[in-house]
Amino acid sequence: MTLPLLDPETRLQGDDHEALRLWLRLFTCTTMVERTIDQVLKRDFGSSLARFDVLAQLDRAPDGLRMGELSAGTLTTNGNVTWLVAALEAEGHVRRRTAPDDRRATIVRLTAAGRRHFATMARQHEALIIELLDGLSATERRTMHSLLGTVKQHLRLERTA
Amino acid sequence: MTLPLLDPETRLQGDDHEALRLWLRLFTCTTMVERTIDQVLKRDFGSSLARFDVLAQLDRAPDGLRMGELSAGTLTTNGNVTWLVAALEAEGHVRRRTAPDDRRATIVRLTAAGRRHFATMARQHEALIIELLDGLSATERRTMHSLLGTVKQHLRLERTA
DNA sequence: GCAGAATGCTTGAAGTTTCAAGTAACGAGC
DNA sequence: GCTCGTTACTTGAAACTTCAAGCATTCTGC
Repeated sequence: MTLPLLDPETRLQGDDHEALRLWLRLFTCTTMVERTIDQVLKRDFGSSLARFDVLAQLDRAPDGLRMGELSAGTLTTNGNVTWLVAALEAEGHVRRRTAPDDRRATIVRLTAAGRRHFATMARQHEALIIELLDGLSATERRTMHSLLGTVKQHLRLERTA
Repeated sequence: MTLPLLDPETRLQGDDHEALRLWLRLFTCTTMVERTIDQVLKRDFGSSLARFDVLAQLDRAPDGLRMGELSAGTLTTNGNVTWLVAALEAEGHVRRRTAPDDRRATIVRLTAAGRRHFATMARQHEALIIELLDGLSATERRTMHSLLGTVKQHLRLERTA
């Protein structure tokens, strides 16, 4: 798990607004975690975070999901979900069929093999995240979770404004 | 600035470890901010967050930086920095030349035009970030900054371990 | 029911990022 | 001063992502 040395924060100067510093640190931490996870998923399962994300959603939906629901849930575009699902289908993790009530829509669901595959990945994924975020105490994690909740809500408002 | 509806968090179930919830929320917030910034930079300047990052580093280094220093500072790979710098050079924002003391190394520095271009972007970039993180009070931002500092330090340890 | 708008998804092209392999230059030890 | 290992960067292929355009289907108001 050898990553390049990453620290964009070092380039900040004294007069920068503190919001900028916060953002840079947020970005750095998230990216470091994201890459680590992505690398481990690639190395151990030949998968990726984007794929994992799709599978994770499907795992929660026994009746499957429409493409639109999938792309709403992942932080990615419509076209990309089409691409990801096509790849996952080619690998046998997922199956697509036309929705019975709306022939424009496609329903995607996990195959049995896909479900098993996801379960294995999920275990390791969770262990890794717990390890990576272990620098914070449980209380600190709660605080952070709550602060991020505020941020998220504000971002949602900004977007519609 | 119309973004798709994004909320991967909704798929969490009750029994998930809270570290997982924290990570998901961290990821969501960061991605939302990242996309917003990237879109604004693209729309208003035909640029991108990755380019901005490179320019920001060079702006702090009057004597220029080596390619390696650049890729260490941005959260991206060596090869990508080559690509980004080549594009920036083609646009006249940046100039490359061989290091006098080590002919393997390349030194990149901003042109006068590049510096002006960056200054304009930086102003808008900062204003946008202040707006996006405005959901938190100054105290909360400080708390978050400090918590993320702990996370970052832990991640750095994890990586070398 | 029918025209036109809206919706759900796919497609293809272009852009971006990574990865692995390659080239050139440096440096330590003989 | 040669040789081997290392370092700095570039390159080309492949993976992935986005974007805009397109197609089929459904919905709405007449």
